[in-house]
Amino acid sequence: MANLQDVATAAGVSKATVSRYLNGSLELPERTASAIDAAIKALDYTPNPHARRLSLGRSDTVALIVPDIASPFFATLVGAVEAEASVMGLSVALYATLNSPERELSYLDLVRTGHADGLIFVTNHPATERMAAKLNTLRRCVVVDEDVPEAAAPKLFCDNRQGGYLAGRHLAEAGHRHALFIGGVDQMISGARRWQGFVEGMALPGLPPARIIRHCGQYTVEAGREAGRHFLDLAAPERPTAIFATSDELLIGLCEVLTEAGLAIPHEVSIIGFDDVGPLHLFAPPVTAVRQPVRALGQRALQVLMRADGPSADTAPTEELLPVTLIVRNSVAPPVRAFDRNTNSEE
Amino acid sequence: MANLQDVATAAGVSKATVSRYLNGSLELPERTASAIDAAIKALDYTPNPHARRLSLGRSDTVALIVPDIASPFFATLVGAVEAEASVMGLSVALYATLNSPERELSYLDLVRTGHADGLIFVTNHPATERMAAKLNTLRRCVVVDEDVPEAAAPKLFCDNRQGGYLAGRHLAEAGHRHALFIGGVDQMISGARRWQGFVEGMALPGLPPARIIRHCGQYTVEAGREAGRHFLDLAAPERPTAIFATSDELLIGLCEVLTEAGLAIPHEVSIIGFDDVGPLHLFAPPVTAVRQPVRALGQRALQVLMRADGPSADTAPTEELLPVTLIVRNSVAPPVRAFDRNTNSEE
DNA sequence: GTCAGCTTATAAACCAGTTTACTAAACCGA
DNA sequence: TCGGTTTAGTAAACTGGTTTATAAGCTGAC
Repeated sequence: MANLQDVATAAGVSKATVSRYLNGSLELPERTASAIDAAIKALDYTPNPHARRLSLGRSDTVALIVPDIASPFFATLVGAVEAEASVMGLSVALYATLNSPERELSYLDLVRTGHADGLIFVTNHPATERMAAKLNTLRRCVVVDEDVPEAAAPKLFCDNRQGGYLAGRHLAEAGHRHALFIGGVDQMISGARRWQGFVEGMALPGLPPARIIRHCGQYTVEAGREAGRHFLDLAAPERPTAIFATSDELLIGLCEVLTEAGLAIPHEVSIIGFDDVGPLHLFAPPVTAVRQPVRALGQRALQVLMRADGPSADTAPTEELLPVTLIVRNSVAPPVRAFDRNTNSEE
Repeated sequence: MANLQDVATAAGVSKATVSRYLNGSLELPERTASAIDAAIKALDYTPNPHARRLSLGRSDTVALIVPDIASPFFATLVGAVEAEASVMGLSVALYATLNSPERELSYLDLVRTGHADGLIFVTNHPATERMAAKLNTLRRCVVVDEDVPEAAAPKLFCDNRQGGYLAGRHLAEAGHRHALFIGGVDQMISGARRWQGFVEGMALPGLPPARIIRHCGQYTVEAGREAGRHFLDLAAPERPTAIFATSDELLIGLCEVLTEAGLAIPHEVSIIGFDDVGPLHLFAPPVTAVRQPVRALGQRALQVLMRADGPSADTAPTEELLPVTLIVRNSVAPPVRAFDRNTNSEE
């Protein structure tokens, strides 16, 4: 493969001339320029990117660490990041941690030593101090979707609390006072804020207090199934009239067991979801859900990443919230039983 | 940031010694080794990957070009590739062509000049000679899922023909003699082979000839909707009793319009899908489909890529097929109308 | 005592670019 | 024709590793 020296020799000039000409830091008269162009074409020269990166000290690559690529939510996020990276002329190096904290740490090392120009970090379990410490050694980094409390990097989330609120209000407006909240890991920010918003939304003024069962696990299909079975175990007065599944995966698992048990949705139980990335409109029935702005999240993440000149140690980490929307479909109906008057809030 | 020279100085040895010690090409007595270890720890040294790559001439990175990351099929594929790459100690650089041939070519250039150690290439439209030519300049490459006929690289597909056959036979066994085949772009290998297999499967010995309408477009939700509308436009004798949607996207679009039109599945029309990556078991009703071994495809792709020492110019490109399976659910039933005796095959 | 052979290294070339500081030649005006 | 300013370019240092060929010092055998 031809290198810069070969081109220079062929064009009868020096390496420096060719390099500077190609990078636009040198104006050259027509004759010389075309000689270089001809040499490049003749030798089919392309600059060696490794040499370029070594010399420039950057790689025009951003690393993206996500829990799982195959999940529709993260897949959409990854797609949005890649699209924006493409616009900015960057490549994306992709790493999936598959729910393993060790992988998270080792990938973090890999990124640190791999010298990507920046990192977009998405975790799905409570952050450790080690993780935050490693994140804080990176010059450019942005934390997305779930928080890493000790990290100094800018943070970007969807408006989880507002999402929870919209779901709660929607159920309350339909007349529900007794709900099951199926959450993710409860120490994590998304779950905590969705819960908080949900409680607020269910507590519309003038209504009797709500009674909400909180069931926490992970954002997985299996956790959804488990919550569904838990729901089925509850007998009539204990059984909520509505369920808020706070992720597509939870919703899928939930629907699976409810459908299997022959429960009619929304007649026997109302259901509302969160994420709305999968084809919820094709479920039986189409499922009402709070939609996350997943693509916007990915796009914005890259913008924030490349805007910031590393974490400015003096100021607090910025936190940006992207708005969510309620997509009303067919899975919420008024409860059949009248309000249960002797209720308590929050289990 | 500390470099090799700093470590060498701190340990009182030369660069070469440290480098060879770290790479295991030099045995060192306990004293020297621990001096180096101490220096590395004290300086928090990590090798500069750009320098390493320049020197070694490889990047331990493979490029993966796919049409679209957010689509569940490709998302799963990407996830499988990343998982296998992680096992092999490689990074994955991800590029989405978003159905644009120009992007395909420009990403191909980027990979060529970006010196990934190899490329896994997945296209979703008929290949041009330019594309094949560019592919053939790469030392390591494997073509996955859809063919690039002129490419010399090893090729890896699922057994599309067998998949089509399984779908056809399943419908035939249920008594269907009149079907709608919804395909992708018809010049492409997946569509062509699924069609071929489907025709064979529908033509079980002893049965009257089948009548199959072939509707080609793209593997998109919108194409599925369009095919669905086309189906609804057909009046009773012209209307097939079963539909084979040859991708999850097509199936989703199809189900959307059929459901909207109030058609009962499988009572008024039977449906069978292909891919089975999405939550088809939650659709109304759960949809029978041919399942692609998507994860195996991704995993195997990387194995084939890293096994081969570039395309061996003498032999023909190898083609490997991965087996598919039929997942029977609830969307296929015998047709209500009796066999239509005066039929023709293939429109 | 000296030569072979082992242990323990090292100097210097090499990968292929970028960039800084500098110069030779041409030109231009007085 | 002298000095100053452009024009057109270059030599060499620099990025930070890897690797090859070589050498210094020591031990043991003859």
